[in-house]
Amino acid sequence: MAARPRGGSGKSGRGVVETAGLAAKPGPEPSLSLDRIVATAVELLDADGLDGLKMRRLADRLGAGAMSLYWHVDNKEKVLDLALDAVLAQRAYHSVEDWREDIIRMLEDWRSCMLRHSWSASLLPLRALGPNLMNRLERLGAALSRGGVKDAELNVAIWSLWNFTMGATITRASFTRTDDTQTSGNEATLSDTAHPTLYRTRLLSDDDWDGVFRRGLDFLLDGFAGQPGRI
Amino acid sequence: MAARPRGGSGKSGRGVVETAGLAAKPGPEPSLSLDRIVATAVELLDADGLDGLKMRRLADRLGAGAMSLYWHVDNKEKVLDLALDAVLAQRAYHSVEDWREDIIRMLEDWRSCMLRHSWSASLLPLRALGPNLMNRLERLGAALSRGGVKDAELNVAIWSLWNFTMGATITRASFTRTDDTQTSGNEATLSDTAHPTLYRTRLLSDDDWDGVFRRGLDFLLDGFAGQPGRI
DNA sequence: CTGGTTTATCGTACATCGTACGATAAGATT
DNA sequence: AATCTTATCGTACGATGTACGATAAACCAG
Repeated sequence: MAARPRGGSGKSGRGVVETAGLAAKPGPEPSLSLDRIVATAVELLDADGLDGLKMRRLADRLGAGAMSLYWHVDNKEKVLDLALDAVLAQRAYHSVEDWREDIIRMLEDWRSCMLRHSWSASLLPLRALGPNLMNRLERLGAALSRGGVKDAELNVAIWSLWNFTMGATITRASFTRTDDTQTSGNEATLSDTAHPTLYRTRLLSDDDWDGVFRRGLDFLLDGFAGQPGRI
Repeated sequence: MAARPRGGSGKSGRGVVETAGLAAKPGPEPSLSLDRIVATAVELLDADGLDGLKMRRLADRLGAGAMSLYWHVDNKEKVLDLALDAVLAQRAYHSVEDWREDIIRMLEDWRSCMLRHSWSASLLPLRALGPNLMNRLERLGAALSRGGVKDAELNVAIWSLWNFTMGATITRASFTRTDDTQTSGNEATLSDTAHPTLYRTRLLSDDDWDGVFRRGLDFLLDGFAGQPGRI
């Protein structure tokens, strides 16, 4: 029959296990669960990128048969959706009272969070927005509102920061990848004559990504602050 | 399938074809070429998105055998690289003297150019930078430099605008896609209680993407201009 | 206990896709 | 005529997502 388990991880998932006191290390897999599937999927993605996630491999790693996954998950796409949102679940920053500083920390954490799992950056533009991502957007909007941004301008501000951060993250992750795999000869070749400006500023050689992100973010926030009627 | 340019069955192989006459419309495919391959690949991608591009389908559309493509192209990845860069080849704006207005036109054209081929937005973060893309970056850098941005700040400015534009384009394209295909139930559900701010400003309902992009861009440029020592 | 339903797992099989590996046939060159 | 180069294509193989039951354990009513 069609798998209709649906529903969140209501099942205890972690505990229970029961395994009747068997071995320790290569322990008898404590049975499948959505949480375990997603966690293992993230492991595989971290290890070998997008191509590293195969349903068979995922099942193997879980000590299960390939088709067993499909009782918990509709299809591979869903696994990717869940893995992506799982990455965004971990927040590693604490709020501060200064709204501007708060936003900066928030977005820097967001970015570093995705860069820790470089596959997520290239995946995000392809998938729907998960709940964890929505929560982050809400926090961002709240901080801006707290900072005095009027509702009429709030959407523009939110999207601008989002766009900036996503672009920076994706670009950064993309470069890391091309450095590793050295994709063919399409690699950016900027010549002195064809690209004098880029060549002069050594655009592609400067690797202070964090600094560029931070300073660009400052520019954007300055732009918001510069508008009359807003802090 | 009216077109039977060649590929006749039988061992006699293509009967010379010798299309000396140059037929009119469904003319006998003028033999393969890199340009034709890339152009047709873009057609397929436009029609059915990333999943629409299959090597067999591409060859069929070209009236050729699947493996014939591989004489001109290393592999499918290369086709994607070339298709992506081909999209960026068409510029549809004319420069103006005002550098700020020039940049705005440039980036709006860039964005609309990619949105006309929505697959390109989701593809870009995965591929290396092609020559046409580098040319656009060069023009952007030159305009900024012309506007008085010092070399020391030029990289930050270029990347900031790039990041902002890429993020906006990718996000926009992503939403168009999820609207069409209605990807599962992961669709953003923002509740009054969990996301009061987003709910209040109707973040996901506002569909004035162009306006949001334009106004966000203004903020960013304001940020540049606000710095002392720069225009 | 017995029989039936639900829950969860897995083996087999199939369709699809990228592409490796020659075979083959112009055209060019010797 | 012999040989090399350019270009095309058929066949086949391996990888992959997943449809389709078969199967067993857990649970429950009688």
